[in-house]
Amino acid sequence: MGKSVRSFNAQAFLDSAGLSKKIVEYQRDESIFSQGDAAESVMYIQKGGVKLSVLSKTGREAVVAMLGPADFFGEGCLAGQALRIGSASAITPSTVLVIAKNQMTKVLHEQRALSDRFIAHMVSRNVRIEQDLIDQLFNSSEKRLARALLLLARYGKQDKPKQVVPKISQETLSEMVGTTRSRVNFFMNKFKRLGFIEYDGNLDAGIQINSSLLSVVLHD
Amino acid sequence: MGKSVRSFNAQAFLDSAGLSKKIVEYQRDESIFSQGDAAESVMYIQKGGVKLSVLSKTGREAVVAMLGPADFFGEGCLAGQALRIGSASAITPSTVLVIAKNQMTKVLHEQRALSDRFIAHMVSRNVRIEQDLIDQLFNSSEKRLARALLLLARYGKQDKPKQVVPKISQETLSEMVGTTRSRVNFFMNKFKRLGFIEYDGNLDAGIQINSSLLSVVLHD
DNA sequence: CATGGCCTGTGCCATTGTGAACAGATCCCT
DNA sequence: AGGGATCTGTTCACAATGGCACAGGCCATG
Repeated sequence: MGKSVRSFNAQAFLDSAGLSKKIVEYQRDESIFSQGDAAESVMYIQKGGVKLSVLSKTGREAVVAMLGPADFFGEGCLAGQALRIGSASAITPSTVLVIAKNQMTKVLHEQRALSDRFIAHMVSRNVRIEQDLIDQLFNSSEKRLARALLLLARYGKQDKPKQVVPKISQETLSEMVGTTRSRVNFFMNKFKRLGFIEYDGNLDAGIQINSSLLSVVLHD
Repeated sequence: MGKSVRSFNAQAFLDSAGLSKKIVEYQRDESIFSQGDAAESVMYIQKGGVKLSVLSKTGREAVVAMLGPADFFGEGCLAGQALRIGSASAITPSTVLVIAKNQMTKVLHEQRALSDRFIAHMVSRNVRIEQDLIDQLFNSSEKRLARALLLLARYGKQDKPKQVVPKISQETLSEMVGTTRSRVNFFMNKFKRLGFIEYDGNLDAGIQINSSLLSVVLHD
């Protein structure tokens, strides 16, 4: 999270290491890889946003993470995963650095800075996923939705009295929170009625999150 | 997961690096660190088993992970966590290697093997926690309990037709699964009635898990 | 302009889960 | 032996959630 991390440039390290690097551009909603694909590379987000999701046997979808610039994903292949256990798709136009699995392990040895960056990423993602798990274990879907909205708002911009979540369907929200759309709808209207959030029917303009929404999460 | 990982000896690397290492022995149920403590070191399990849990505001407990030999924990401090966000306690007599935070980062640079091992650990734990999260998002508490039992059985011994879960209270199971004890009890008896598991009132002798329990998890 | 696709708003009911209480069994300690 | 602590077995009323169906608005497309 320090400045050294922020100024890291994975591209430069791959260049200097003389590796076959590959940069791919994705459009909004374009698939990056799908559940079941062969897992042969680690990806690094240079620009944009990426959604990681998983499909259940019954066709339900769950969103496991929303990632942004300087995040890695697809690292499961380093732990012996032959196939991708989930899907990744761009949520905004994105440019992604693709690093072949065997080259990644080599670079992790040769480039201390990339190694550091990668470890930092893994540790903090671990923390984040653990928090998501705890959230599921402890909280009701109402609080989980409130938390998801607050996190999404921070994801957009910082330090504004009233933050805005770009544009996201209730369907996607339900997949992130782990509940149904009708339930999300119910709570969204409740939050709106209580003044915690503001938006109009069409969510294209985004959702305005008021800091008072925090009370939902904090309340016992 | 390969042999190189199995044969890794963190102790040796810390010795050769000339670091102030510390080995601590814990008894069964003894606390290793508590939620809110200052987070200044990473731990490495040499022998035994460790439970990671979190307390909610309301006093409820959730078990986030059960770890064994060659697992790291407490690594959150590497991502800037000043305080422990959960508690760790020994579930069997354990010996734990304590590595100060700043020394850990140094060793990660100097000792390639430890760096490899640590990265492998982080990646596979990430995968595991992600699966726990997905489990929560998709499955009912009945399936989650079945899955938890199957994982615990593998944790004990491998490749036996009938595996045994050491000894664990229904209370702890409910904390792992994220539900209430009465619910766990209900399903345990159901599983017993259907021949998926076997045990007698006193769980001291452990729970025998039959492979047929898998059908619970697999069934739509 | 008509149609279909996609999204939100809403109501309803069966299912699942919670929380709390109480009984019985076992074990430990005095 | 008695008391207390701990754990499982069981029940019950009530709250939370899931699943589903349908209406209405908006929009792109032909």
